[in-house]
Amino acid sequence: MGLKIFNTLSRKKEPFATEVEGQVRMYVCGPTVYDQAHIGHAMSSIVFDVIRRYLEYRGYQVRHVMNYTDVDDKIIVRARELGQDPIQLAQHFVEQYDRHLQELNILPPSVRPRVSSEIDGIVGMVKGLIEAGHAYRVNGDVYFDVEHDPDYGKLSGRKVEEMLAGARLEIDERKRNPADFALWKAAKPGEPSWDSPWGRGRPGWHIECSAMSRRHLGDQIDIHGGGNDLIFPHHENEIAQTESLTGRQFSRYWVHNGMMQLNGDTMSKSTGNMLPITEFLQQHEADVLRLIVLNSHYRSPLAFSSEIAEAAANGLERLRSAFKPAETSGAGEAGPAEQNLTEAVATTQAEFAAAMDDDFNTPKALGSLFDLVRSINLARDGGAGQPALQAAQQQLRELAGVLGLRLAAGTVPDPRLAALVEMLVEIREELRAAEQWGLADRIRQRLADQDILLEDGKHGTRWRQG
RNA sequence: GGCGACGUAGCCAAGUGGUAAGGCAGGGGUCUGCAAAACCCUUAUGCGCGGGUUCGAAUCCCGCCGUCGCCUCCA
Repeated sequence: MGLKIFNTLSRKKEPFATEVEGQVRMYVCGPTVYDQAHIGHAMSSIVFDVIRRYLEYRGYQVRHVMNYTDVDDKIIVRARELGQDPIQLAQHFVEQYDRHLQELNILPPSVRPRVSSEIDGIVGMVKGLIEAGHAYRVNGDVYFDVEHDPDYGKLSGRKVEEMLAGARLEIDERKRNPADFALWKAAKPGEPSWDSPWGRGRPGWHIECSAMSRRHLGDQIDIHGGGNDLIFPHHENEIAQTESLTGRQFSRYWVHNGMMQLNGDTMSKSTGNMLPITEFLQQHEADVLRLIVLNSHYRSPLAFSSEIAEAAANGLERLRSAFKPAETSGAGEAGPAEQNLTEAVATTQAEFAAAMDDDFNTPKALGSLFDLVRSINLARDGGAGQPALQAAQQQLRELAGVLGLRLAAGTVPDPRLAALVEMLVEIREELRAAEQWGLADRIRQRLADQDILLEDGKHGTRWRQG
């Protein structure tokens, strides 16, 4: 049983085979940095982080490139509105997104290239396309000639002729074909621009990813990813450019995540229908967003709501419930409780891998984790000892880690707070011993009001922050 | 108009021919001084609707209804 991945190119699940044995080269389209990122961007980054983590778990060495588009019409417009320098504005949001990656427990991509520092590679590629006859110059602009690419449309399933009929945008008379797209745009006054053989200008949107992918990963890569809104025209055009130039298949697998929706509509920076990552993280911990993403398949659309956030927060608590220590103080006897647990650990591992092997079926993989949680809690209640329990907990922690869940306690308690709570717990123990229930319950209630929850067990009282 | 998805319990969601995972919420119980937590039981004779194929369909085919995405910047 090997790993299978749904390839947008074939619209089928295909067995995963990399070009170079044991190595994965993965390029994922990152955000255009003209505004703060929303949880839809986070979803995409989380999805590909999980893919990367699982590939690494399976023993692949992964080189992961994620780009920042820091030269773009929208950035220029926004910068003008704010009276700022476009490159500096972009820099600000790049830094913010880098922080988000960290907060969301996303492994840092191996490389995070930006358009503004890759101009030479882009110019070189455009030059190559012109020389090979795939692109043509119109004044200071350069366009890709789709008629020169017999395969054009293979990713999105479109045909050049059909697109003409449905074309809603104004046709630029200077293009040979309305579907032709800009590789290089002549500079306008006040815009960032660079020298090129065609005069000063800046890259078109699609060429950057072709050039950066090629520079950092080579002519052929294993996985190219992004949101499914990028299939057309962005990824279609990337394929056209790269393959016209190299004569080789660009990416072996095209992987696209579904869109996150808010209020019944796709999140979009331009329409303002969005929930910024910053805002989400003010209300929830990062694992909550990750659990929301993991709970539905990455290719499906995901409708965000406060209800699912609450459900995910509660689900997280359940996962954490498995990490409570044994009820018995000794090593415990290898009774039926421990034996069942040992079996559960083995089946969980197998089920988890089988689910993930099937096009990263994270909802199913999560199911196996929840099953293990039940087994652990059951074994604890059944008197399993600490060593057996810890082995199972270790398994759970490892597999949750493959999904990027930290499962750490929500917040690290402040030592002074901990000392105070423990003092109150101690006093309350004495009150309980003296059957002073009224006072004991009052302490518990007042602490609960501060989100400090007391749980009286057989072997003393535990507390945690809610 | 063109292309493509999707519609599974109160909610989220897996399942693509063999008789409905998992989570959240709800109900009952065990434990507990009472709680909480944990555990046990419970909540879809049915998977948008109507036909068809099959020994057998949520899963395949046809039609209908509904929701959404892309076709234009978008993760």
